[in-house]
Amino acid sequence: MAKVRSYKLLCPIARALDRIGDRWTLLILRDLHAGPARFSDLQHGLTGIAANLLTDRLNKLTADGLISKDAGAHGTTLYSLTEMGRKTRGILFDLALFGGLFSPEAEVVEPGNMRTVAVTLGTACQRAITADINVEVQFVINGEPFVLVARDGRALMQAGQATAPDVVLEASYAALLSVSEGEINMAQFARDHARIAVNTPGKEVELMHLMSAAIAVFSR
Amino acid sequence: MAKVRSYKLLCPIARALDRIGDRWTLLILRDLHAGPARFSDLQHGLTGIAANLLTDRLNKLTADGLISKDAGAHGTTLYSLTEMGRKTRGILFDLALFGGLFSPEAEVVEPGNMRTVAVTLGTACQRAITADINVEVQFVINGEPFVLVARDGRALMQAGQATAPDVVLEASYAALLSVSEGEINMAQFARDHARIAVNTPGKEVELMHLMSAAIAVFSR
DNA sequence: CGGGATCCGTTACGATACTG
DNA sequence: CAGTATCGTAACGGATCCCG
Repeated sequence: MAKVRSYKLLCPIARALDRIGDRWTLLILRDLHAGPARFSDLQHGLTGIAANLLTDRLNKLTADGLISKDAGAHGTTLYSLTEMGRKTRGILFDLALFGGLFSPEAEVVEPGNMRTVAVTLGTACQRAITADINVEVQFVINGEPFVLVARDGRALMQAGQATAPDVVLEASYAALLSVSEGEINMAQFARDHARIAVNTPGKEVELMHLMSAAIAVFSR
Repeated sequence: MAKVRSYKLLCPIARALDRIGDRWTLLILRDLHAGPARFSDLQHGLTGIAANLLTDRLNKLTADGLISKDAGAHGTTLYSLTEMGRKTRGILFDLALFGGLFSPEAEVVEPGNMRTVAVTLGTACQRAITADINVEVQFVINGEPFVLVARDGRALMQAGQATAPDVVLEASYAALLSVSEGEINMAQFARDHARIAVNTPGKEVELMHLMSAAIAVFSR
């Protein structure tokens, strides 16, 4: 593990940046907020970060107690956020709100996987949810599955297949960004940019309520 | 201006980091949240960042529309946040909350100036203030003056001298950090770690209420 | 094939010195 | 005071190779 370049200031902002301020570090945490991931999941999601850098960052994050390294299914290794690591969610969401204010540059490219939506859409739902919402949704974003569980006034979005989703919503990442950044509204999104299958009739209304409230979080 | 190592990803978090993710950039913004500053103010507050790096960062922040460069008093140059730049306050405050969770390492040093308190304490007051608070406070932190104006349900803390402060509170930066990170409580702080002069009797009570509420923001 | 380690050219950082 | 110029060093990025 490299890293000697630290601010070493008493200021709490500098102390935070000494942990998560390095290049790539916040994007690694971003992807891990979608749930445990393997080395190569992360490498793809970060559009080809150099392997040695990913190794360095994972080691440093582990040493600082923000992530943990566990044994996965078939002899694989899984990286997960610790409780301390999960506390970065608010920072990442604020960054997403801020970054959404800038129009994308010319040469930007979509990330190698869609795990970023778990932080942006998931956190927005978490902040917008009310106690009367109870719905389990299977999202499919650019072909990748995510499951949103919203109940008891709490919402969590993770990568993976739902077991018994009330609603299945399929859309592109670009369309999702358009609606979150206010370029199209929720009705347009649902009508023209998403494929929605309803397994539990009525639940699609709850989802639309939740998503509308979530979208409103972005513009306040 | 040096060329930038940019992620060029569509993800809004990456777009934010392309603007403010470089080393030193967030600390420069931190200091500017205390009000306009000269080149050398910033250089001192950042404990001796290399001058060429500070130049690079200021140029990039200007090009991205986060700060502006204006003529100051005696032929000096002043850097200030633009409206877009001020939107980073929430990010910086979240970083401060997160960084406060880690105990300082052995060799940490106090920053070269105290402008960091304008983000941490000022934002906490902003989030905690209620409509019944109306007080102007002269803070003196490690000998540096800051003025907090709290009225109409809003609070703003800036570097500089107050014109007619209701209360003057003098304390060390270390003591302020101790209370914000929960090591001592507000009563202990006021009694043992601060020198308080009251110009408008009764206003010190309002200040204590505001600060207690602000401190509570740190631990939720 | 997943999970790295090692090597090496390139780029940014950091310190010092110097200038308008 | 507000930068510019130079230069050694450390980190990044890409590629290749290794090992279970």
